[in-house]
Amino acid sequence: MLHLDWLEAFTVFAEHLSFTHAAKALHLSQPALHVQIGKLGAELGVPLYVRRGQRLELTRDGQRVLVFAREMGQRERAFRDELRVGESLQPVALAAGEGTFLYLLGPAIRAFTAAARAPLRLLTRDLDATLAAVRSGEAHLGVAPVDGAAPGLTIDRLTEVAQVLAIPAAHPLARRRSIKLHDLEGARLIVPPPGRPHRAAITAALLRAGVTWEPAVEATGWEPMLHFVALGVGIAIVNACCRLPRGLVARPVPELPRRTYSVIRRSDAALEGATSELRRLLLAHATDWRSRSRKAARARPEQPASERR
Amino acid sequence: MLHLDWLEAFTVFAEHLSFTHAAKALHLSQPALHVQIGKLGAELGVPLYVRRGQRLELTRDGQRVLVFAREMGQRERAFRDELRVGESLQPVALAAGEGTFLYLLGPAIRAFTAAARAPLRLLTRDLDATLAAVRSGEAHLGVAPVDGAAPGLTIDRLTEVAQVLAIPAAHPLARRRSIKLHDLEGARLIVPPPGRPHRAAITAALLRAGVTWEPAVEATGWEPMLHFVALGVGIAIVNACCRLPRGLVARPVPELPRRTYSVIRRSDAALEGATSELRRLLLAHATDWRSRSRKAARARPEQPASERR
DNA sequence: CGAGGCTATAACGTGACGCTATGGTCCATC
DNA sequence: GATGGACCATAGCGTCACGTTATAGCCTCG
Repeated sequence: MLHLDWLEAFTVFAEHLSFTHAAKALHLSQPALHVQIGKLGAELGVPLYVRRGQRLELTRDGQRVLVFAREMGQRERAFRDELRVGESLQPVALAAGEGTFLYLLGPAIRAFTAAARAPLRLLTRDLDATLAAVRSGEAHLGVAPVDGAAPGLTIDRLTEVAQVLAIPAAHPLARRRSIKLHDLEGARLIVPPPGRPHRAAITAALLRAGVTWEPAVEATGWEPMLHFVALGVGIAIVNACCRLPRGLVARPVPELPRRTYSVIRRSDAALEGATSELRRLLLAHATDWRSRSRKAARARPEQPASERR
Repeated sequence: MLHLDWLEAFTVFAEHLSFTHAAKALHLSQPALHVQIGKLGAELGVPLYVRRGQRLELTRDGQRVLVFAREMGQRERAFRDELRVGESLQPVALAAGEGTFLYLLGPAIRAFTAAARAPLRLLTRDLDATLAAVRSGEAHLGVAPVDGAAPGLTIDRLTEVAQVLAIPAAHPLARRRSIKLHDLEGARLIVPPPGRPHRAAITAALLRAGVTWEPAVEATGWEPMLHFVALGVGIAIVNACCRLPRGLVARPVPELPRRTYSVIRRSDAALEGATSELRRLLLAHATDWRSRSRKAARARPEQPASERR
């Protein structure tokens, strides 16, 4: 009674949250898609979406159906591959932030692609979107700095990354081996826009320490932030694992808490072959970045660079 | 393009290997089923069955499709349950021999049904059919005396069971603590029909020892065999774990190799929740039956009896 | 307040699917 | 070796489901 077409249609509908656009993507008329989604909901006996104003959004059940639909679609495609070429060619999707890919996951990703059991699909997302991608089944695995437990997700600790202050080598603070928060009094900082987790962490820590500061530039992502530091616009607090542009130095800021990066996955998802392999490699290649040391940086010189296309 | 109906139809077709009968079971006309199977094969690009004489049999690809079809159907039903009642009510299927259920798996099965996470479906099969049921996805797990590796199957050692001679208490051999093979010279044995593994093992062992014997009755299953021993028709070599009828005694036969019972599962099958739980319980409740001791028998008196309906 | 964009329903045509009927093939039985 | 039976496979036909275009209803923004 259930049609796989309905599930397929529902996944792309859920990605667009629009009948009109999803229908175009499916090369189908909008009414046709509408009735397919309607039949799917009727068959399952639950409403799949609700109208909130002019926007559509998935119901809780709709999100479950989305996970199920993605799973069924992947299983079908994987099986067709197995039938034809003997093994699945379906990509395993890994979601993480851009910086995470650049500085943390290089060796693991290289090892996985070298084994080449299956294509790897990298989804560059911010923290919330990474969690959402894993939860909705868009990504099989995610890597992100999560603390505490997330409902429905299983998290495996990967590594801890200390926070450092990135400054020009000529900057007065560069003479110190270690930075205290009150050293930043009055500093012009390059920070992410309000609402981003890193911005929130910096704001909270400096507020607790009673340090006043001002934003120099708001930039998203470690690379742009460091770029502006190199331009002399200001200084920035970044992950210890970031690769610094020429002329910049990093000094640890021990008062800032280390961020714990973890591999996350859906608790109820079966760990299928290639996904399990990727998770294994991610955990196996984990290296701690408690503090940035030249030795560590020299030991794997092309690690971050290898991720640049 | 793939219809779940086709997969559903294919599973019952594969169980009947007959369009006529499968169509009846599906409340469908024979031609309708025929074209469904035809479309499934055409869509996948592989022939699903071949005619061997008047019998139909699945091709290798057809067997793979059967596994896939069963998996998809189970996943769909499980999801509908999860959507409606919050957790899967789909049964987990366990295949084993009748004697295995009676004497080996009682506590584990009781523990699983007590937890009652999902219904348990017991499939009583002989050795080959147990392996086939697991391989084809009809059963999620199997328990059987397998030695060595089976391709595509993962086996986890469960327990070892010694062989004993079951005889009336008044029998001359009952005065011995232990039986040697040459004690059986000229004996009238109750054995399974030719071709069954137990028959083969007995025949081979006695042949190697140069012992001549004659079959008294051919009976299938430990219970019938012991029944005939109780009737005085002959004596029998049975598993040490068998529960003996009143008036019979068992004496170990050390020269016969112990049989190793294992939990078997498809290597490429994901260990989903309830199946994993059942496997855990099976392994946790494993007890060795190296030799039949009264202490062990008294320690769990209703274990075999609990499995009788 | 009107235009634009989107959802939802209506009306209609085509194609897919199931049914009955029947030919073809293999095997059992005599 | 012939005959009947069981069953697979195909043909022809009718019905229903699905997709299309047309259009009404609704929300939002200029």
